[in-house]
Amino acid sequence: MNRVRLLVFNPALPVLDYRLPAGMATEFGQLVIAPLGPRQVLGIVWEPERLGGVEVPESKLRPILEVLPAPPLAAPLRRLIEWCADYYVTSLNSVARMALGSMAALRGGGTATEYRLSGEEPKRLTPQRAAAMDALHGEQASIRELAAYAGVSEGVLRGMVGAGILEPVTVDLDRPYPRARPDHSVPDLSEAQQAVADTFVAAVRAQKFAPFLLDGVTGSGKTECYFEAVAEAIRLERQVLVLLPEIALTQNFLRRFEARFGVPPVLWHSSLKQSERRRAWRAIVSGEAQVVVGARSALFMPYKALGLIVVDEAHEVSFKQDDGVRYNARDVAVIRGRFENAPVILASATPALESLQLAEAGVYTKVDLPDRFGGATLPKISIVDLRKEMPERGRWLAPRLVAELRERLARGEQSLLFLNRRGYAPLTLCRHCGYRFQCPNCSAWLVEHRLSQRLACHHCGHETPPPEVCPECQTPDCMVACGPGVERIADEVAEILPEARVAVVTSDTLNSPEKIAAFVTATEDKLIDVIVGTQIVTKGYHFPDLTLVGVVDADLGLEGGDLRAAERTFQQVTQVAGRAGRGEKPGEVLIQTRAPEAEVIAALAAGDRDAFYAAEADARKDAGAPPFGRWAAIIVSSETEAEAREAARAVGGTAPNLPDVMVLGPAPAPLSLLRGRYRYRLLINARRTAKLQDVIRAWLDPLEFGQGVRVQVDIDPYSFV
DNA sequence: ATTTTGGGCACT
DNA sequence: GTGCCCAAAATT
Repeated sequence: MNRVRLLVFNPALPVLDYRLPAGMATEFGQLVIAPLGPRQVLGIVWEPERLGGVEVPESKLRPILEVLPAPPLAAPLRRLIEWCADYYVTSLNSVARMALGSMAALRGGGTATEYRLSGEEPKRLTPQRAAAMDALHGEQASIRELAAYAGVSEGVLRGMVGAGILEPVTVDLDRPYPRARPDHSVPDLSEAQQAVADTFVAAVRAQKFAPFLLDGVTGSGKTECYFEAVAEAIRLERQVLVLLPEIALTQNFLRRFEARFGVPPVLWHSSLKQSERRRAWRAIVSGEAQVVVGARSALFMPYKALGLIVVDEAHEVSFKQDDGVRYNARDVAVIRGRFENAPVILASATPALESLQLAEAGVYTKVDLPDRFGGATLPKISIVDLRKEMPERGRWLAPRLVAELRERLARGEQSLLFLNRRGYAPLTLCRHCGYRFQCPNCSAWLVEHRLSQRLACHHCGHETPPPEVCPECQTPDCMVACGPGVERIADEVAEILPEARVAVVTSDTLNSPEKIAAFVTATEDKLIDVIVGTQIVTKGYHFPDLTLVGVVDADLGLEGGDLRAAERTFQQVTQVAGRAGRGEKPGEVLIQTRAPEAEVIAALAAGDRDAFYAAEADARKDAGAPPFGRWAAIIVSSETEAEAREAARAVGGTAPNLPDVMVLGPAPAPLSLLRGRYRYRLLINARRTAKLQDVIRAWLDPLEFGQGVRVQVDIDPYSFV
């Protein structure tokens, strides 16, 4: 009897055994379709002994229906999935699902019909057609995707096809990607860069697991160094994965990649269109994709022959996924490298303390690039104490910063103001009754966005047009903005320097590759004098005439539910400061703060990185925080407040009592209402000696919860929210 | 997750 | 007995 054990993709289902009919062959990792009741499910053939589960009598076994014509998930990926499920205290099913990426990709081959604007002028131009034509410039996709993108119904687009405004294009779903050329344009590296590049190239050749921490100041040319390792992997026909923290960063990266290798890499991120996703997935599986550049989710793809993993801006918080499986792509990348026998490069100008500590302990090999490339010097940093140098009433920029801005404008140089707050103002209230505009789904204020004429929740996406009258007291025209957002700072600059050309740069305004490209070109062509931006502008950009960076509120990051608030402030300010003085002209940075005595701010002012890390290490040691101790969070949520509270209390009631584990809570989570769910949270602080995951599993497994209750475990949480 | 089963209960 | 609703069990 040929019995196979399946891992199916539904977390509610247990391990299922099936019979392999005569004449059908599988191996471990193969994707198969199996019957389940009246339905069919997708499963992965797995090593039975690794899944556990009970032997079901042979008479109950039904036959596998079909083996999908895709290569099996290789053993290293299966081991990675097991590792993640174990480490992050979650089900194998939910981790395995991330490796799938694209259901549609499983059925191979074929062509699809996509549509694009034909350029023909419509005889009848309805408002819907006009809107569609406006939105669909340069787009090509299926009718369904175009309809969703343009915000019109599919019927409108079909009508446009009939009228010849949209033309069909037949695309080969698996058409090959152009081949990257490792020697397309080999750069001149500095001596220091060459040494680093040689180290990486040797590691790629060795085809062994080797984790590196590439530590180099902003502008030191880290990318060029690891590109040499990428080139070597291409020569050896091994695949490369480059992880970037946000898709917004890829534009600049793609330009550099294309300049170096002659072609763009294969992209993988959540907003790929269905056909692109399928094409990329198949190229990744077949080994045809030489270099994949992607967000977190690219980490679980079934590469055929992975030979190098690069995590760029490895310190970035966004590598920590905060919904679904709460994994940290930076850490999982290292584990994947271990299973795949591939080197892993973590690149950063401001590494996480955890990474530095692992390097010090000899787990990672630390590789340094101490100087800026091409003789550019690091900018001069000074502090503006907002308690002494106060901005005018109702303003947010101190006189000294205003004076510097004015001087840059007079000299024809560019300035960047950094404030990590989207919109016009973080809180809006009624001047008459004090009513505060709050999100109906979250315990968060609605943020006024004047550019888009909306009140928006930054947590769930809820949006309303600003009301004419106060919802509470009916007073018309009563809204007062409290506090600054980037839009408000841009207004202030426009008032102070009316002749300056100001650009607001946030994820709202830079939400497509075209807009990013347009912004970069406009800045390079000196059509912009002052950039006001959120963290989206802190990385990746290189503007030679940008000589002033103003940090509008350095204390902002220190508030709120961030476990690593000080470190993140240090990283953000260092990164944004690194935008100044990248050309021949020296840069200057002004940091506005109300707490100049704080260790972070003092270290930033002194340009003393080591002092900051030393102080932060001491503070973490005292708090038992990573890397000296470990945190975990348990989040209990429900759509009803009482149910969430009761369930959380039940969890707290059976908390383990162990010498090396401390449990705090339950308490309402800082965002106690998020996307319509009430949330309670318990925090666990454990010594490094504790078997944290085992303790949590033993604690939670026996507990039973009602239908609407969700219990999530967050190992190594980043945010306390 | 989805489907099937079965118990409790009102109604005929 | 029948229909209906909802909770519990089964799905391999």
